[in-house]
Amino acid sequence: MNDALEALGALAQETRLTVFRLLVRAGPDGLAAGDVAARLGVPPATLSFHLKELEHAGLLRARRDGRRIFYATDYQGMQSLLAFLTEECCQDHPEICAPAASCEPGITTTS
Amino acid sequence: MNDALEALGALAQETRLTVFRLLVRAGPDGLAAGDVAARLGVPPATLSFHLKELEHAGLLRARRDGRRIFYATDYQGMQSLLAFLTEECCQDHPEICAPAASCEPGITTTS
DNA sequence: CGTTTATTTCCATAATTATAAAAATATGAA
DNA sequence: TTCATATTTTTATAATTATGGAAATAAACG
Repeated sequence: MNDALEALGALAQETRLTVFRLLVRAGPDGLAAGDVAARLGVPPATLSFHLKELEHAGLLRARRDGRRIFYATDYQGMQSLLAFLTEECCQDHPEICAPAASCEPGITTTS
Repeated sequence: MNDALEALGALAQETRLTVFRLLVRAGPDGLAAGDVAARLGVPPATLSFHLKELEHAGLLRARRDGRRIFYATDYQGMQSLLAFLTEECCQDHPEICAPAASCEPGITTTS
């Protein structure tokens, strides 16, 4: 519960949600903090604050490479949150929450 | 994006997350505001504030029955949020986010 | 009408969270 | 060591959000 609250709180902020989605798209290698700051036009100090928030919430992982620090999605943390939000729903009404949470082709227009 | 931010913000609060999960478990008929207040031991004024917050975020629906007002999960709103959180993930790495978000038996110990 | 019950709005206060400038830290290179 | 780059911590201020008492609204019933 507390983990979910932290994760939801971390995502419930425009800059952080944008950062998170950017890093989800960037894939497992992530992006350097400076790159993220530049892309989003957020001051370094502000971005650092938000990155820490996401990291502390278990949604991002940091890894140093030389003098840069790369942030990448913590897919396991992301999974935990999604599972928490869906588990109670499924127990009684599988048909209600299944479509939204599933990863089938056709949800995103890829095919 | 704005819808997702509102929904995440609504869920990122202990009382509201508890209320939401209670109502998810309660099913489509939901519960009267007073019942929720009594079960959680939250003052009516405080609960009303939180119920409104969840309703505005598109996560709950209100319906009057006599002098009581029943609040129930808005499964469509819930679905939208889950879809938003998972769609970008799936595009490149289906194997990464699929398991957490799916609704297979075995995630909740029901069988 | 007045009364009871259910819920909401109003309001002031308290608590939390965001922002970004400035100083500090860490790394790599000369 | 000194310099330049990358990021973080500190700090103060600003903005947002939570809380719950009291008054207001809404509905059912006599």
